[in-house]
Amino acid sequence: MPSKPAAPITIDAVYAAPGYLFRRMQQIAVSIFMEECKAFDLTPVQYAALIAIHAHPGIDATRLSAVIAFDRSTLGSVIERLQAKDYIDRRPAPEDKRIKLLYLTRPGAAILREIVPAVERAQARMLEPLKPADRKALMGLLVQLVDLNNEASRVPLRAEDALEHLGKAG
Amino acid sequence: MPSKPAAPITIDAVYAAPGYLFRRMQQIAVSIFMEECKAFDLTPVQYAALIAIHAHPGIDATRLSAVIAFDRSTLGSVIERLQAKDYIDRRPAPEDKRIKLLYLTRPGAAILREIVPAVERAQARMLEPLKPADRKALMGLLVQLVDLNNEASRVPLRAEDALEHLGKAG
DNA sequence: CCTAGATCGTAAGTATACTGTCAATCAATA
DNA sequence: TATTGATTGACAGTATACTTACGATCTAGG
Repeated sequence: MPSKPAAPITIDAVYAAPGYLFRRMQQIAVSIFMEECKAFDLTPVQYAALIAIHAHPGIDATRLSAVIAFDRSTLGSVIERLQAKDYIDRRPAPEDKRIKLLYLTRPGAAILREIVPAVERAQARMLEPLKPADRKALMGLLVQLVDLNNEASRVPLRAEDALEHLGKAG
Repeated sequence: MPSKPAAPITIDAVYAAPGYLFRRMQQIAVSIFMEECKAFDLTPVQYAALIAIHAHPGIDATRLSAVIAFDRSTLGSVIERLQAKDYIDRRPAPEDKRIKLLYLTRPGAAILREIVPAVERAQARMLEPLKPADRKALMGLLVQLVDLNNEASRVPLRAEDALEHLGKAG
């Protein structure tokens, strides 16, 4: 079998490349999120962090990064900003002086309740151009692919591992 | 019809959200790209910029940003880095003193030829966990979605508009 | 009990992504 | 032609994403 000919160096090859499409789609998703949620002064990352803290009060930053698959270093500044906005509270853990436990404040819980409908609108808008059946198909394939590629990312999702020690589910 | 009940605030809802999946997939894609291309000291963005300059020698930064749908402000520093590595050349346009025209240098053209196989491996790896038919389906849906959502992004792709004045095709 | 290795938070450094703003320049028009 | 308006590239500021490193702390082994 003859070796495959070298791919031509064209922009169209870039446009059709998975990596390019994922990047583009992410840009679009963030843009739509920010548009729908501009009244709330919360970024997608900050939103996910709030959700996770809401679901797991008293989680620490390292475990939080595993639960939402965010880079640990980045998360430090995300937490700082959420704290500056008074949406979360950071308390030292009595049994481990290294750890700081994260909790939603009352305003944090409130903004979360308020922003949810806007986030839902944003999520819907991202897929809106597709036919309903195609939306389902795309999401199904993406869930599969992200899961199967989990270990390939620098910050794999480790929800279960991270939560083992918290002694609570989902 | 009763109004839809408020969505529960759970992490699983985040995991299934399009925005989260797009973000995750992008992280994975960049990670795989960097791994396959680590010998070349080129990021995905820098690679795309080189390809575009290769395809359109003498393009300026603003048009380049439209051709690859990158933010123009960001592109400034990308260009600086490519220039620092001696992969591109920036020359003032004689007929317009505001514009600086971009060209690949000889080393830039060389690295481009060399990196292409690694990039192809990276692109293939991103989809590898899926069955071939599913890869096709996913790419087809993504191409559609990115195209239909083009205007939703802050930096829409404007390949044709941008190239009109260059007097050459893609 | 005390050291070796792991873990937690933090910080510095690089790269992308976007928001503004600004001066220089060009183009179109009054 | 002289002013207006648009465009180009540059810069400042914020936010994410990742790397490496480092001190403080905890835990396990000897």
